[in-house]
Amino acid sequence: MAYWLMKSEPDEFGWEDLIARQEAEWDGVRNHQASNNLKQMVVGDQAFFYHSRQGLEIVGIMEIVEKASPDTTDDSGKWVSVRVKPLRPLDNPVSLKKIKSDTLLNTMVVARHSRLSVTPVTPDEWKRILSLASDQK
DNA sequence: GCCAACGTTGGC
DNA sequence: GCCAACGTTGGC
Repeated sequence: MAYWLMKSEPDEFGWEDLIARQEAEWDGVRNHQASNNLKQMVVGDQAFFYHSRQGLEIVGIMEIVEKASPDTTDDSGKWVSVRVKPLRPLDNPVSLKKIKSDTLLNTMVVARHSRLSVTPVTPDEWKRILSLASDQK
């Protein structure tokens, strides 16, 4: 099973919107690198939901429930989307600031390529973030 | 709101 | 097929 991180602006589509809908098409990805990551996803993969622009933090965990297929919002037929469902929120959101200041996490793709909206996460990074998310402060 | 870092477009 | 100009993303 692979891990991912997917960005969305909460103004457009936030964690609360996913909770309300329970399942959603992750559409609108118009970047080849991000699209290639979507194509590599398989059902059962898990992904962090990250709030970009406003929030700048990982707020929840999703599961991929349907692999990549043509994006319904794309007329050109070039781009794909996957379907996701929420699993659970993080007890404590993990901010980009925290990621960048953590020696285990500051090499994460999301920290190095800020404009990539779908990025892979290694198992070690995944575990570390879950650990930070459950720390009681 | 600004702008750096990208990605894309189009003239040549 | 190069690259200047332009548009977009997203952290700050």
